[in-house]
Amino acid sequence: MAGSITVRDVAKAAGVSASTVSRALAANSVVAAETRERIINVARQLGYRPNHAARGLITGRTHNIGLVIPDLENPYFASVTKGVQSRALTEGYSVFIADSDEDARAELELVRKLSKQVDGLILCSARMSDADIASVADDTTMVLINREWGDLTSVVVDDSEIIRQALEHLYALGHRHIAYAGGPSTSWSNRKRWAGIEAVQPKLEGLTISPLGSFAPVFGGGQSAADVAVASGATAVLAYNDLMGLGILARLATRGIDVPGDMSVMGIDDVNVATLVSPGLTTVRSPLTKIGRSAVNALIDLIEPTDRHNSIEDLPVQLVVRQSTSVPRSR
Amino acid sequence: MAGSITVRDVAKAAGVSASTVSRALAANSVVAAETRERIINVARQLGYRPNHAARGLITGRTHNIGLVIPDLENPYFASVTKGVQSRALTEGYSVFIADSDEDARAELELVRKLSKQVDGLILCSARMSDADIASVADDTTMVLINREWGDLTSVVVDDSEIIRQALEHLYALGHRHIAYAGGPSTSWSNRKRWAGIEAVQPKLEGLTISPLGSFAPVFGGGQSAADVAVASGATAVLAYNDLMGLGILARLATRGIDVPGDMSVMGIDDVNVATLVSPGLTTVRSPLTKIGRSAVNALIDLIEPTDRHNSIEDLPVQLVVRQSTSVPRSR
DNA sequence: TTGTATGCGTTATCAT
DNA sequence: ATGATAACGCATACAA
Repeated sequence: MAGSITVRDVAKAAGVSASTVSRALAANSVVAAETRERIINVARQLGYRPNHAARGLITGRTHNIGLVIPDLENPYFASVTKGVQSRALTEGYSVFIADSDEDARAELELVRKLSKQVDGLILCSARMSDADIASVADDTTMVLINREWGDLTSVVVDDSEIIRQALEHLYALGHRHIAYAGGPSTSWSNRKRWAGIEAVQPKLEGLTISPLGSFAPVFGGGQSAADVAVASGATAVLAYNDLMGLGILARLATRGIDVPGDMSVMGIDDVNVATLVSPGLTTVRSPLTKIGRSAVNALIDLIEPTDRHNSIEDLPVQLVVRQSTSVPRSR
Repeated sequence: MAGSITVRDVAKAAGVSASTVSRALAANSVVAAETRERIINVARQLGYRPNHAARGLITGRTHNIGLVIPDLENPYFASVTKGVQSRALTEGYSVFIADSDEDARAELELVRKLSKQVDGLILCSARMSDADIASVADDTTMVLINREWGDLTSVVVDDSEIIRQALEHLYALGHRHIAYAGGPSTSWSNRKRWAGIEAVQPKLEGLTISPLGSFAPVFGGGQSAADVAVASGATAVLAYNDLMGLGILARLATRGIDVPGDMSVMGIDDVNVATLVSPGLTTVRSPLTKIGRSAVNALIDLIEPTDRHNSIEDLPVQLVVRQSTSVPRSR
């Protein structure tokens, strides 16, 4: 801040002009090898650090991206964020983070605020309406995670595949009555997952699905769902996500209901905390940090259209069997 | 990006000069009420958004701050980050986030990279050496969390108070032999906590403390520590942090050792996941998001010295008793 | 009260 | 290969 060394300082010290310094420090420009070396040395010696903001003013590229997420304390988003940050770094981008606290209005404000200081935006699990997305979409280059809209670039996991693996696992164990503890009805992912259930269920002979309703996609929501699941008479319950699954486990433990003996429990995502509990939560893993990295790749493809396009990475999901599921107890 | 409306566009549309627009949009400047209103309307209509970077170039203030943390997936740092982000937002600042992945060298690089695009930096649980901190300290205004160095502003919890509450809780339950599963020996907080133990132990008549050594401050570290704790013969074990505490719980469960019957277990911090397990982990709560908010307050006091100084907030720690501690089983 | 001119640090253009 | 100059979008000193 205080001791700001500028190109001019370097230029003066090296006995050249400012533009030569600029060129010497830009890798692809034409400068005599000897002068370049001298300039680089002087720059290092003076501790010169380019001012990104000033550079962005003229190049039109800030080398900053923004990430808007609903809740940093949710381990799902923390992992995605980690992936975004890590990939952005290696690509030479810094990342603004904005936590909307699950609030659609706040989200929109954050997007507007950030849009002017970044080259592009990543919206993760956007809570805002389609109309709002539309209104910001042509103003800003952006990539969506866990949501699709128009022809915007999206990074999504295959929800129907997740559901298929989950239900087939339980079905193979012998469960014929499975409860589904849904997430928020407004959630794009929840709708996709429910659609997946409706698609898979007919293919599994004699399988009954009991939708338990919509719950907050967090620990507390799972606690609520647990009682409804028990009342439904199902022998297994699939939760919208792992946090709900953990809530179900906790509530069942409190009620003295044995897992997996009396009830099998599955989550979705495989967030890091799913391994911390016992019994461990059986779940379907999504490549969380890879989702973040893919989103960055996609965004950079949009920002720098000259580069070769990274082929769209696939995002494999994978069943992870732990101790919370087993064959149903015969009665 | 594409449809960039500038002050000049607004000026032209409103029939005034660019500087008048600039003044009209700055709250404290002198402009005729009528013209101001007109300009503001035009600006809104055109969807004008000021370019922060350009403004920062001339004012010297970017209204951006940076946060450097060791690991976003660690719930402790996620909570602190949430606090930082939230407070920064209400103060009109955007925040750059940088995850060093626990690497001191990466951390230094991130600090250097960010320092030019922000008004100030918050370093959380800095892994870098004192010398490195010194080297960046006069280059950048910054605030430290969980670390003290020279006369830099620091936000720290009272580690000795944490230890006091933890040990007195176990002592009151009747434990006279307590094991301490330490964090990394290089960790500033770990040193403070150990110092706290050495200070408190003499005051508790007949209390023996067994230091178990240094472990990675995560789940796996706790798993390792558990076996050593059992071998030590202690009736209770205090972990450096909650993640280690959870690892200890899991390992003891695997070995069939009853908690709290055979062994009481305590963590430190009360990260969100501590409530997700059963038995619940007894711990000493730190106000994590408040730590983040306090750091932002302190940083802004440094950046805007004109404003009234926010009095230094105190950061109360508080024992949270759950099911992982109880009286030692008499033998 | 408003307009003109200048500069923030950098890169791009056009000379040389 | 290098230097002079202009321009990015904005805020401010100064003039009117």
